[in-house]
Amino acid sequence: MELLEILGCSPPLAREPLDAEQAAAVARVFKALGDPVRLRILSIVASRAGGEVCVCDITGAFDLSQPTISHHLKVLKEVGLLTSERRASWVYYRLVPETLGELSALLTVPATV
Amino acid sequence: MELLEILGCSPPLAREPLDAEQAAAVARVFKALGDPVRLRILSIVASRAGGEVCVCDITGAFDLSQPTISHHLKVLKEVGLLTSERRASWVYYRLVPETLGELSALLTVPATV
DNA sequence: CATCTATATTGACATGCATCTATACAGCTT
DNA sequence: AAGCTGTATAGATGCATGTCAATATAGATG
Repeated sequence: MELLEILGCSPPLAREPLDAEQAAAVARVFKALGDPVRLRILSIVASRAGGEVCVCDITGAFDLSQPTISHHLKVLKEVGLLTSERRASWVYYRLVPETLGELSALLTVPATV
Repeated sequence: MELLEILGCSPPLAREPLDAEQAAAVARVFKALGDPVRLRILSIVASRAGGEVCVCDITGAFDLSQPTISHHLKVLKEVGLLTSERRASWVYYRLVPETLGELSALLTVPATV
């Protein structure tokens, strides 16, 4: 079962308890978000007007080695938060808004009426 | 600055890049969510009708030692996702819906019109 | 083809973390 | 007060992970 499917099938946390499989799948994504560098990378990509960001733009924003940034991009890609596309010498990363949306829905808490 | 304040002040990821301080604060919370056991604990508490759950109810739901559960509860409490209250011999945990709500808002992605 | 740039992979290292056992603490009950 | 139950803390251990330097790969260009 694909990760996005599991995310999509997982009820909001406040609706019913997650089973072990759902929890494992969701935790993978949150773990990816649980690093300040990855969060900043994600926000850089997510907020970029054109929708895509060249790796070189990201590397320049941090005081970290290029392999480290590359590693974080890989993690974000593996959990389905980003996709990448190579064009000529450059690789461009894009947000996968569906994944972020599923997570947001998962955390949605019912209005306390 | 309190964590919930930082969460509240942090723009949605898709609006503008997080600065280092915001990212660090937000990452702490996501890191807490990045463990399957903690996610399940959180969903058990969040979905409980009365709003509060006794530790003994949680411990029984896992095949883990009592100290391990206690550790996870502490982590969830430290990042502001849960609060606890002792009454007689038992300790009851409650969700802090504001924290979950802030996270949800943070991940909200604008509708792709 | 040789070389240069952009990005990814590998391997090493230090730190972090999930888990356990053993123990401490808090509050009840007798 | 003594003992019992529920929960937390301390300390130990093995594994995961963030980082780097070194190297590999992909594509462009001279």
